[in-house]
Amino acid sequence: MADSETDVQDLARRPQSTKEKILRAAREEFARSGLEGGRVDGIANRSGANKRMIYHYFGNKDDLYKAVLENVYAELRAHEARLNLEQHSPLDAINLLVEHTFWYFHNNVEAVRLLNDENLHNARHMENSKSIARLRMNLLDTISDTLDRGAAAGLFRQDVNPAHFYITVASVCYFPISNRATLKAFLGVDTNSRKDMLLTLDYAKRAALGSLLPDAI
Amino acid sequence: MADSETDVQDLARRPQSTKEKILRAAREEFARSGLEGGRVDGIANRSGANKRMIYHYFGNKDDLYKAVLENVYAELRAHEARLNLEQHSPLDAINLLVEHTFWYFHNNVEAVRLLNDENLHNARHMENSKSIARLRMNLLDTISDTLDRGAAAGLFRQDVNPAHFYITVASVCYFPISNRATLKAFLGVDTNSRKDMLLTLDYAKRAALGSLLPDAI
Amino acid sequence: MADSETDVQDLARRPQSTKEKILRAAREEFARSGLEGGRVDGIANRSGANKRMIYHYFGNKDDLYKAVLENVYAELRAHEARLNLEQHSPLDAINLLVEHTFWYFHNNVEAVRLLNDENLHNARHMENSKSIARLRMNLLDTISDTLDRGAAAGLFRQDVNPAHFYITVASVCYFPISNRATLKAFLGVDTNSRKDMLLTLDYAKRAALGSLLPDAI
Amino acid sequence: MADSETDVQDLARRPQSTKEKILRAAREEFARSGLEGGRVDGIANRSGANKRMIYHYFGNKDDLYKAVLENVYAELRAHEARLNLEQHSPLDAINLLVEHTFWYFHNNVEAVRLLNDENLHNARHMENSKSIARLRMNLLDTISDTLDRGAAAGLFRQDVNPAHFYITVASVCYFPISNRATLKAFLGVDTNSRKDMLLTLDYAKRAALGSLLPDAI
DNA sequence: CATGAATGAGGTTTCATTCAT
DNA sequence: GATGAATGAAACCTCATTCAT
Repeated sequence: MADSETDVQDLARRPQSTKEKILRAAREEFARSGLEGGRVDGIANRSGANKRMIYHYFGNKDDLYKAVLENVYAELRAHEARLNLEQHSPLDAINLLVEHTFWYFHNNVEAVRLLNDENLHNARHMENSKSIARLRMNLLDTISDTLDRGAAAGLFRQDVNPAHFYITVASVCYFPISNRATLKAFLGVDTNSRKDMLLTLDYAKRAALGSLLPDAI
Repeated sequence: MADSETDVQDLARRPQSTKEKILRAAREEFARSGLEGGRVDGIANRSGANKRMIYHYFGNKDDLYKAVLENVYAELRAHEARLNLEQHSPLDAINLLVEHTFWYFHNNVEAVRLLNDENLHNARHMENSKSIARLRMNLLDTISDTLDRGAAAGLFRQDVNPAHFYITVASVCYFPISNRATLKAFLGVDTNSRKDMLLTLDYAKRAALGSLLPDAI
Repeated sequence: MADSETDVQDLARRPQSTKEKILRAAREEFARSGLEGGRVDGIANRSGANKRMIYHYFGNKDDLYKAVLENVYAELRAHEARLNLEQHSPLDAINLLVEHTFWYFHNNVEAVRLLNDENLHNARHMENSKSIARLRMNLLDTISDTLDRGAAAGLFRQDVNPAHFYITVASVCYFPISNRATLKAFLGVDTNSRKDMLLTLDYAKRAALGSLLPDAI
Repeated sequence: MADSETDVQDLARRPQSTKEKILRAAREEFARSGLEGGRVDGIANRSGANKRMIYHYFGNKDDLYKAVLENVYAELRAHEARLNLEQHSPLDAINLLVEHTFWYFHNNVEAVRLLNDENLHNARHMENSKSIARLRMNLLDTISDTLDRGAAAGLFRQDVNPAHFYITVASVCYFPISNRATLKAFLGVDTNSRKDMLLTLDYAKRAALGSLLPDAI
């Protein structure tokens, strides 16, 4: 409570720089409408900045979009860095990873929509991004370590590929959020409702853990 | 029923009717570039039809997009109708379901991209679609039956929710395709390569099956 | 008189195509204000065409400018093709060439201004112009022939370079027109007045012929 | 007179005053891109000065352009003042005049480009320039004297108009430089190459002298 | 004397859509 | 059923210029 209040005062005292305000507004706009659907005018309005400033700071629409994506990835990594999987038992660590990933996407639908849109563009804005390349996360190392510990304890099967396991985790956490709208229209499941949300998380955990189990003999 | 069959035959007989050509071209264009990114001119060029014809047959861009989506769902349903899970043992049926789903998305990237784009638009083109409403698939019944048989045999846990299980299956089959570009850029995993593709399918099967296992006591 | 009337009726009956009207308007606009100074809006207004049509027919401003230049060169060549220097004595031919060139520039100040502007742009619009490359005129052959005849008759010196001689002719005909404004401001000579104009032509002829005289012994 | 001398010394003493740097940068920028094509930002970058300083010293873009032109004319005049035609024989004086003019333009392509651009603007920046008005050169007197001496000696024809003769000289020296780009693209003659340059000068001399010869009887 | 941030007007270009035949 | 020309609204982007310090 005290913290959040401090934040607010901070915001008042050190108002976001124009550049930051533009970036935040762009993130909202692009998340809502995609790259082509998003309007530079809309970003100007949201941010309260002059349209000219957008070009001053970011060059053009495409580069602004790229900056937004880099921002998303940086944030994702910052979040993941806070997980300390090493300090938990293998089973707890896996559960923690799934929960973390699930809630991250759940709380950052903007990020999910931006990633979806970027896939529509064949990730062309990420390709040459040095900023994103630098992230190439050490999360994989952490996961690898956890998997090794689980295998040593006889809980998980041997030789689980950490990248593919991470894809499995991401799949079951990301898809229910990213495809929320069509799932609701098509199946009647609303992953926005608390009930369906928790159920989805339950299935996600089971699936992730299930993919690690030793082959039955 | 008779109607749809006639349609299919019509397609076979006059596969190059202008309307058909436009619809196919629109599907390609929208899959490549999304709703906003897709160009009516592009569709005209791809289809070889006059731009005026597009408006003649489909009214406007948005309605054309809707027609494309309906086409996608009809196709999806036609595919799923061909699965006969009842004729297989519970374990085989689940494996079959995953494989089928996986290869369907793999072979129909266009459909995946269109679904993604539609989610960006909050499924607003599906909401009022009578054509799609009619689909509301009976697949869930089939899945439900399979799960019941598995539970009776002691293979699966009780009370698995068929919709949520289907979401799990879809997640692990759809996400690696839909996010192929960012996964490659970010993790270096290329789900287009045969090796990574097969590995992905393997993890998908394990995860789906794993989500059905009875809770350890 | 009859001719011009016919032309007018022709114009009424077969009105200039929109493309032609745009090209003519662009020529005026660019001649008046240069490439950067010229406005696409201005061209639309002058031509009476919709701005969209300009892009439909010519792609963009730069390519329109290029089309204007090609038009200018085509016209210049068409004019020069009408000269039949071979049918005149060497002296007459040279005089004819100078007069022709002089009056052409005098009557086509637009062309002069466009060429000046293109030089400011380092002729970058001409570089890859196939249309202009094709012109690479046979006038040089004609001039060469005339010079040879004059040399054979002992009137001109041997081995006059036809390109450099043409440059000399162009210099004395073009510069007084192209630099009319600064000459008037600086020297008080107005090459637009009939008196100064005729005097200028007189000096141009003397200079051109003078450059051909045999070296005194 | 005292003033201008002080200015020159000032330039020598503080050659890098901000105002000087801006003027020089503006000259480069406008010579390269013309009035409309030249960018205030570009001038700021070239000069290393703050954009605000440009407005502080020169008011606005147009006035800065005018200042550049005045600078060019002042330089031109300073150069011509160094010619002492009276001290040479008529023939030598004419040759000297042509050579001087030719090399001046050759070595000051910037000036040539600026003059061309100013002609595109109908010399409107020179019209009200008091600085340029003051120049109204006495060169004409010098030329007139040389022509008289030549006529008295029977070398030149009577009553040559010094202004028109000067235009002739300027034509054959200026045009090959100002239209270098189109001449190269069109005729393949490159007045930047040493060979073509010297040949051009040769033709220029012949033309200038030739325009002075007495009419044959 | 000097500066970096900001701005509004206006430029080029694009696009879905309609008109006339 | 089919077409090519035309259009207006609105998008992205640029630029000379000023503000606040």
